[in-house]
Amino acid sequence: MGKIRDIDRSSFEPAYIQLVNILRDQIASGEFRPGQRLPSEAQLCQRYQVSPMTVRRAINILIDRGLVSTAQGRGTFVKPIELSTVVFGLDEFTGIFTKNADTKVRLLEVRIVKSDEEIAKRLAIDVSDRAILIRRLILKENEPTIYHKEYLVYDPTRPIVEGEMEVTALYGLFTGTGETALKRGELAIEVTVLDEKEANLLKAPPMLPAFRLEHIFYDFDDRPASWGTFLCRGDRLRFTTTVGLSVNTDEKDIRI
Amino acid sequence: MGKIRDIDRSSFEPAYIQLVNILRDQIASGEFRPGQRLPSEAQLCQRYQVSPMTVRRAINILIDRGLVSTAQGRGTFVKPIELSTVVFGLDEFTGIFTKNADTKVRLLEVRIVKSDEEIAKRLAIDVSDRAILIRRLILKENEPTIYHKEYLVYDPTRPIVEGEMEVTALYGLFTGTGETALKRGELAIEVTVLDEKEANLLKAPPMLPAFRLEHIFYDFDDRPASWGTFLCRGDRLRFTTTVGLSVNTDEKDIRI
DNA sequence: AAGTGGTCTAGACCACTAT
DNA sequence: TAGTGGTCTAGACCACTTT
Repeated sequence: MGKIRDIDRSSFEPAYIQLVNILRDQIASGEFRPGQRLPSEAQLCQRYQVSPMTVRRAINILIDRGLVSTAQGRGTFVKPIELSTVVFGLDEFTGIFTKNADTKVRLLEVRIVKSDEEIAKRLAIDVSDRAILIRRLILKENEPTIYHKEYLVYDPTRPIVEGEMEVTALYGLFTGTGETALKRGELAIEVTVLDEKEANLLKAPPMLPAFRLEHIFYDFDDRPASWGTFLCRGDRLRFTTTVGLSVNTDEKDIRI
Repeated sequence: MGKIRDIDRSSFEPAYIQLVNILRDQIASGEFRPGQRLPSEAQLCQRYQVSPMTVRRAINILIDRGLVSTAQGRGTFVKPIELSTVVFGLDEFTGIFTKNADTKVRLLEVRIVKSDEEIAKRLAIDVSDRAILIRRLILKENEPTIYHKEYLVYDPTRPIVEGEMEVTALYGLFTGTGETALKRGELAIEVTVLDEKEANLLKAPPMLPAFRLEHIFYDFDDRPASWGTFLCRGDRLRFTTTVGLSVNTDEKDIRI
């Protein structure tokens, strides 16, 4: 059935990548079924005329991708698909910012506020300490799609304030080109329905279901720097992913 | 500031893991800031008395984790955090099945139905071909939490039917121990609100926002075998994740 | 004892970038 | 030209599992 492939030493593709793709194809074609053992690493060295380190590297990549698992002294085994390994990216969400240039960020409000109890708690400051409130509307093809509300710690000595004030500051976060003052973030996704005010801003019917993406970002001193939420119309967003051997990779093979 | 660590050759932890943790800590502490260059691989070999392959392996892990990026001929650089790299696991969702043993699956209905247009389309069969409808209610601590509705291709020659009919068949999918006849799956997450019937089943108020997790699973011949949706009360589910250097890993270090 | 995965070495050679 | 990352070798030694 599947024609036997060798590793092409003249290819621009590294040997370990070629080996990953060969093994992946053998799993995808059903030649190696879930639960079955792969040839031992020594056998793969022999068969494909590569060194143990090269085989090992290929196997490690297959482990990373959840296709196989190894057991010392026993062998390498094909894994059945498993829902608990599934991950969803924010591609569909961040794509709104980056894909087309047809995305506009409209600054609705920038204001200094006295923090209430919740703001103080999230930003680890004292109640009635000052914070900066920023409200933005993100438009996709001139249609309001995401409403963003964010509180920033007000501290002139901390550089993040300057950067975040700009309307385009969001862009860096999404593309990884901008903000370097943030060390880490915590994110959560919930479902909600739009209240009247939110629906108004998003030109949507009230009670429309929506995604709520909450975020807290911390600086390198582990102090909260920003707390806020993105509110995204549920009818304009849908997160998708695959588990197991996605059919797309059959053509393109994996990238380095 | 940060005390200088060496690699402990007597440790049970491999050298490359120790090196990953050392570099990770240096990034987390701000010793290496986003945009800055790390010491060259040759320097790291010298400094930590390990071979180039070991350094390379550590760097590759840091790349995987999104902490650094490399540029041939230029060096290795600390990456700023980036929202487009964020991934959400289904841990909070699958945890309902696996965490406690206090989860029950109640089979509401198993019935053979003639497929309508939508079912036929999803399962790649002809309209009015037979399909198996399974409806389940998943209870967490005796509270109905998830409603699952699934259509299976009806084909006695295909083994999946047998396996899926069992009430506990879901368990394997979540833990990766069970079904070996499935090659891949496509998943999507949407928001919705419960209609009256769904609310009734979940003992929830109608119009409650909810997550809708749709799935199609394919067999090794790339034919759809199952199409269905999980409906999960929005007030009982919240997906969380982190970006950048999560504070938890500081204590535990990374696993192998 | 034999076979398996897991780590590690001390180099080699290549491609690319900066100077 | 010198420095950087990237791949690869041909072994070695170890820990573990199976027979």
